[in-house]
Amino acid sequence: MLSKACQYAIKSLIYLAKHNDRAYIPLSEISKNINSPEAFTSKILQKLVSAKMVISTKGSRGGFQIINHEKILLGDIVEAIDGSNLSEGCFLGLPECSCQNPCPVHFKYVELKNKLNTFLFQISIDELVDIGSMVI
Amino acid sequence: MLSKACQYAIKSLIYLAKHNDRAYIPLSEISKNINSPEAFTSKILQKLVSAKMVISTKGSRGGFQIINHEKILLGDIVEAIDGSNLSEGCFLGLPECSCQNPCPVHFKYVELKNKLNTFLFQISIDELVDIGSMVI
DNA sequence: CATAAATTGGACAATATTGTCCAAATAACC
DNA sequence: GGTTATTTGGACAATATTGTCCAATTTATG
Ligand code: FES
Ligand code: FES
Repeated sequence: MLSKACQYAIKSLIYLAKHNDRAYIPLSEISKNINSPEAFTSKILQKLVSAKMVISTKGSRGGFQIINHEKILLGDIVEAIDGSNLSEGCFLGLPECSCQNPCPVHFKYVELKNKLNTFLFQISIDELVDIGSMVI
Repeated sequence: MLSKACQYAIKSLIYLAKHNDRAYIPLSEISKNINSPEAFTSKILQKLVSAKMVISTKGSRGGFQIINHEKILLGDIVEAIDGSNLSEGCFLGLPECSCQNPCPVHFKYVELKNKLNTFLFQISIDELVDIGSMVI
């Protein structure tokens, strides 16, 4: 359902939120703890930096730090990484998804879309820090 | 959300169901009407044949014919084409999705999964033949 | 100032998905 | 029986996603 890149992004952000008391956290620690390929995770963190969800500093004692935990929603992360929204567009791939020119599944799909949107855009990272584990 | 392959598969089946009165329908007609690449659609129809959702005959006047419209559910098609279920597995990619070892989004995600499953496994192809259009 | 620890960015590699081409087999029809 | 219309299956090509490697840059610290 989600791309790997998004999965790593969300896991990274949850990890950063969990450890937000300690200053900058290096990539090596993040990827070790969320069990992700380090170099690939690096690229993803760069995107999160340009999306202003994370700040970074180079050099010794450098690393990443999450900013505005409360405001980062799952859907924002997906958009920042994949460039699209997951609930966007027609289920069957028509160029437009609208009630004026619906595809055969349209009216059933819009209901599901609503649920998906509340899932994506009502859950913030800071709600997730105290629940569950992220490693194998 | 859905792979292109699945989208073409569903569109093909809807088209076949719409024209089930006329005997075999050739690939060329299907892909013209659902606006899909012909050779790629051919591979997809082969999978639908081996999944026994469609029968085919070669040669002049040959083509494809849908069987058991009523029984073909969207989720069955996705499984036949992609080999997996779209609602399967952990949202964050953990190897198991379970309430015993939940990831941070698990309990919110299972609710969405239920909605997705009813969407996928309560809609059959023959419910869709009279609704909407499938072309650009 | 030298060294160590870190991000950044570019180039590359591997894999998966999407898509094309073509020869072979088959069936209908004249 | 030859021709035409079709599926089938294999090999291939293009693109997207995932992943790796490495040099350059930056910062802290002794
Ligand atoms: S038009 Fe296809 S889902 Fe809305
Ligand atoms: S364990 Fe992650 S969604 Fe269930």
